[in-house]
This record gives sequence, structure tokens and C-alpha cells, in this order.
Amino acid sequence: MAKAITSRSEDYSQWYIDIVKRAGLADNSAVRGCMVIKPYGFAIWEKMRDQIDLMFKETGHVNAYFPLFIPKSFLSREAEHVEGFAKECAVVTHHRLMNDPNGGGVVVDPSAKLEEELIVRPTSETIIWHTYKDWINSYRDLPLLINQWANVVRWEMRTRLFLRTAEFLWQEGHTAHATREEAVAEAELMQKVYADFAEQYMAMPVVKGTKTPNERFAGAEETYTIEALMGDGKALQAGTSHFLGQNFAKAFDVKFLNENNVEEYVWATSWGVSTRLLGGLIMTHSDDDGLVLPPKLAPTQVMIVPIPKPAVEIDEAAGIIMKALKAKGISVDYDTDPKKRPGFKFAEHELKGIPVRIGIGKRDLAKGTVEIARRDTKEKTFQPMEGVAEYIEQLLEDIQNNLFDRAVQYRADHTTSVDNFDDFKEVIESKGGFVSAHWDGTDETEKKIKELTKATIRCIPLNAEEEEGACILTGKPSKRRVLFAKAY
RNA sequence: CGGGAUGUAGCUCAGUCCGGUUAGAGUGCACGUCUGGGGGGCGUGAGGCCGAUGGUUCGAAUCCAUUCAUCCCGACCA
Repeated sequence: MAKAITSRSEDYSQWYIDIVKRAGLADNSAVRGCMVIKPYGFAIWEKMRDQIDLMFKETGHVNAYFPLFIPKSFLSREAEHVEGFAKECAVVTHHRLMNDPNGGGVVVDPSAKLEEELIVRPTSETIIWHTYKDWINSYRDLPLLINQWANVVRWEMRTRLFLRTAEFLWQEGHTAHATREEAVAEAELMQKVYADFAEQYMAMPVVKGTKTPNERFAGAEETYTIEALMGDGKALQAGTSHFLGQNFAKAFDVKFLNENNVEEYVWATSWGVSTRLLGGLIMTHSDDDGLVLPPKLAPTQVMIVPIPKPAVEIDEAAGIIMKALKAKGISVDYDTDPKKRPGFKFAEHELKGIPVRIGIGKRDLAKGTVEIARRDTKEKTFQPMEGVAEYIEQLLEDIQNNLFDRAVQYRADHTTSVDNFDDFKEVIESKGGFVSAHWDGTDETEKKIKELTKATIRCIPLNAEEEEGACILTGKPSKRRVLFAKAY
């Protein structure tokens, strides 16, 4: 194993790949664009998933599961939707293999051609709304608040571990409502749920906003987004929530009778976050020594390392500490591997982002203390054995808060307001980050700016104040600033 | 789909230009040993149809052709 990972300043992209691989999060697989999520990476995903799932249930949603395959014809029911996804779909055309009569292994059996091809879901609006038609008849059937945890496939041209893979894991919520207002409220609520999760658990600050028509989800009337800023100054769309209007209800003929016995189309939302969040987590906190995990999402929050190796007194002290930590609901492990040396273990656990390390050596024990090292700042202190669990409980909270504060500060330092196009280009090209600027509200201007600078409008922030201004490109009047950035 | 590159040990790569016994290194792995407060030292060992196919040649990892795959940079995207 090489001793160091590529430094962030040297090659950010390679640094990211090094972290993912060396920390044991994921690997490339035999299938192009598809990754193997390794146990440690999956453990983090499980922590995230469990928490998000809890938050969904607290807001009244239930889980269900819909098929992986979607009849091809479903995709063409909603015109914009097919436009948005058709180019990147995997298609199942046959259902059987046979031995090659020429001895070349197995080949597709031409007689097993499907009557109608099946699409491997890139997202499930169509199959779900086809199903909802049967489930919804009356206003009493509404709202329908359903989520599913699933894998989806989008045949991307270029992939990156976690950030963009051909197959990825996600959740997709699909809700049906009696009124426009209620559906809009739902879409906004889920954006808030995502933002709360990102900030309180991932310690990743996000900007809540709406997408421009150009960046909107295919088939949506409004897309609410949470946008995070990564360590290289690029933005990451971390989660989206869509108000779908009546588009899917009309495409799949989903109507209900209201209280006045009048037939109406249903109003819809859909919303999702994916394993991409793991990429965001990595790029928000990690450093040149490896992964840095916020305590709330760390599979192991505390690692105890015996120095230099396990021994009776050390094992005893470790046992006492572990018991006290576990009683507080803190996950802790004791690294008893006799073959590996302390220095190796320190580096290894730092690489894996374990928030707190406790070093116990005989020298310390004689003084009744242990060494405590925090991952986020690399600071080490000596603490008395007495009350060490309370100290660590507080320390984990401090680390969680410090990571968030640090990320907020970074974002503040990398958010720039500009009022003319020269400054805009300069900031996008050199400093990066979010650029707050006026825009005339047109598709053409947005596309032109993207062409010229590669920056896109990440969102129209929810909290944007009304402010008279002039579009940085065209000089036309604008009522508020929007956030631009280069994005993943 | 355009542009660029690479396929040799589990991993990272040298060797290829200029063909010549038995294909190398580092790291990882196994065993032994001395160690032990920030990625240890020494010793021994296992591990390869040099991406695939076909050619040229007395002889191919090396030259030629074809092919497959992967990676990077673009356009597309959560």
C-alpha cells in the first residue's frame, strides 16, 4: 500500500478516487460505470438511509416497492419525461439465452424476443403513476404518500464513483394530492427534510432553492433543490424535490372524485436522494489524510488503540471505557490486532475517518489517563480515565458542530457577488464556488453563460431578497440574484 | 459520440523505441525472527499463457494487423 493518498491541492479528482478506494468505500466493477459498494461504504450509506427513512416516516410516508422494469410504451406517455431520459436507458429485448450452435458460449436466443421491450427504470414515475390509476378513485384515497428504496440505471457517458454511476441506489418518493397547494407544500416539505438531513447529519450546509426551467426535472413544473459546495469549488446537486403538477396524472389518466362529486386530475410530487450523497460527504469534509466522517454517520465513532499492543491492564481499561461509551449509545471498537503497530493503526483509522481515537498505553495508565485524538482537527489531549465517556460524548458533538461550522465558513468564503460579466468569468475560472449574480430570466442567457463559462445556474435561492439589478450578460432588468457555479 | 492514453504478479509500475537464455522492481500476501508511543528491520517463500486473436521471424511482452476492455478530457446527467 502506498503511504500517502494524492493531495487535494495536487489533483482533486485523484484525491477523491484515492479516498474512495483506500478508505474501502467502493471499487470499480467488471461492469462499465457500475461500482461495487464495499462493506464500509455501505455501512455509511445504511446510516444515512436509516436516518432519512426515519424522517420520511415522521412526515407521514410509507415504503413500497415497484418493478425494476418498465414497459417501453410507458416512457412515451409523458412527452418531456421521455425526452429527458430516453437517451440513457438500458433496454431489455430478450428473455432467454441459448448455447451458441457454433460453440461460442451462450448467445441470445432470437426466438425469445420480447413482444414489448422493457426499460430498466431510470426513475419510476411512469410505472408508479400507472399503478396509482388503480389506487385512486376518491378524495378519500388522497393524499397518497409513498416512498421506495431502489436501484435505478442511467446509462451515463462518463461515470465517477458515487457521484455518477450507471447504476445507483436511491430513494424516490411519489405522492398524489387533491390540490395544487397541497402538492406544492409536499414538495417544499421534502426539500426541507433533505436540507435538515444534509445539515444536521452530514454536517453539509446546503442552499435551498428552485431550479430554472432549463435545469428542471423532465416533466416537472417546479424543481426544488438543495445545493452543496464541494472542496474544489464545484457545486453538487445533493437532492431534488419536484412539483409535477398534473402532468403525470393526465398522462396516466389518474382522476378522483372530489367532495362535490366532480372528477379532477390528481396533483403529484416526486423527490429523491441517492448514493451521490456519499460523494458529497467525502468532498465536504475529508482531507489529505483520508476520510473525515461526521460522528452522526460514522459506523464506528470511537476506536481504541492499545499502545503498543494488547496487554492485560490495557484490555481492562479498554473494557471499562467501551462499556461506558456503549451505555451512552456510542459505537466503539477496540483494535486488538497484534500484528499491526500503533503508527499503522493510527494512519488506518484516520484514513477511514473514525471521529475519535483513544490511545491507551501503560505509561498513560500509570498516570490514570488516556490519549484522545479527534479526527477533524488532529488535536490530541490526555484525559483522566474518570469521566472519559462524558468527555467523548461531548467531543463527538463538538466534532459534528465543528465540521458543519467549518463547511459553512468555507462556503461563505467561496460565495461571491458579482455585478458584471468580466468579474463573473474571473471568479468562476480562478476562485470557483458559488457566484451570486443577476440574470434576466431567459433560457437563452442561461445557455449562453454556460457556453462561455461552463457555469450553470444552480438555483434561485429561496431566501433571495428582492433587489433591482441588471443581468450580467445582457444588462436587462432582474429582480433578484441567482446562484451560479460549475457543477458535478 | 468526438479527442487523448493505457492493458505485464492482488495493487502501482519498469522492460517495448533497438526482438535473443529461466520476465523484473516496489508494495501487498504467507512463514520465521528481532522489534514496538505515528504507516518498522532482517531473512525465506508463494504468486505471470506480458488483454485477446492472427501474422512476420530460427526466435515475439517487444515488430505488424485486427479486436476487446479500461482510464482521462469534452458534450449529457442525481
